[in-house]
Amino acid sequence: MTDSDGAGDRAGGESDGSEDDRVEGAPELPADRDAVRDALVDWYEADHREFPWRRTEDPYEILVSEVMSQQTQLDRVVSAWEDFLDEWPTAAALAGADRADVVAFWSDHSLGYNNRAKYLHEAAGQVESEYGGTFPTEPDELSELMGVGPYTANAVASFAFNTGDAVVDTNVKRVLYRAFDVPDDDDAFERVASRLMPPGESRVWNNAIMELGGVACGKKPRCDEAGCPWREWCHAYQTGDFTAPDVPEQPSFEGSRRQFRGRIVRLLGEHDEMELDALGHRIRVDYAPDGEHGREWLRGLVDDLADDGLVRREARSDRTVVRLR
DNA sequence: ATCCAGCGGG
DNA sequence: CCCGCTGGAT
Repeated sequence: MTDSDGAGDRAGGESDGSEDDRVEGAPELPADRDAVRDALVDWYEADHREFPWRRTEDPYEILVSEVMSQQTQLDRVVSAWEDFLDEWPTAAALAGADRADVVAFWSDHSLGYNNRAKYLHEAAGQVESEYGGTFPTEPDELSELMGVGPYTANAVASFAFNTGDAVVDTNVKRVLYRAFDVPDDDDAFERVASRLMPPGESRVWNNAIMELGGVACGKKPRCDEAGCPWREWCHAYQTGDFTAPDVPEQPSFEGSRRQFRGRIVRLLGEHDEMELDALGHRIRVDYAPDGEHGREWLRGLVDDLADDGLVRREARSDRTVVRLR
């Protein structure tokens, strides 16, 4: 899909050239900012991946897609997103669901980070109780929803209402770092991203720049194959240095507490309640109540899950059982 | 072994 | 305000 040749730039209106020339703190930005903007938007509009959430402007549907996308490869998000909306089509429906069901769904679809299912459920409740069932439209208000930080707030505002500011996620950082040699500094990224975005065009712009980071300027750059529209301005393309901002080292998942938390939640999604030792035996073969990874260890995990509000411990007369909350 | 990123809370 | 936690699939 090299989309070949130049796609004659120059779209009609240059108009308001004005602007204050250089972006503060980013002497790196080309002076012809409008050309840079147009090139990216034209590139995006000529060809891009089709995701179902790019065809809706429903803030609830978009919020669900954003939360899922934060943790999971996009191809896998598609079916989970469709199933989720099938089950809970509106914020009101989700707010009325049992949280345990939402968490069980999350685990069942291997979406990871079960906390975010809880947040999403809670956010839906906020929309119902604090906003009368209608999503707020500005990033500042969206940020008040549980689990919605600056990134998600701008993404939802942009894609649902076209009212966002420039989104800055790791993809965008990588693009700016390479293309315009922006220093690896959050404030710098924010400033440049914000000045680069065409005012009032957050919907198409954020889609476009994230698409660029996804298909042309990923960890492994594919400038020519993807027909990157910024090659003529790109610092990395000209110097051949495609370094990207630091990637934090990842602790291994195998054997981690995360792995066992995940197993606990998954099991509790299948059996609605389980006794502690039974749970232990099912999540690790070498479980022995008094052993190295025994009841003490398991209690620690379960207590943390309880603190996170994902799980509840119930004392029966003779034993303790655990269930999803 | 490597990839996916942003958030709440301490 | 910075820190470290979070669940997998491939």
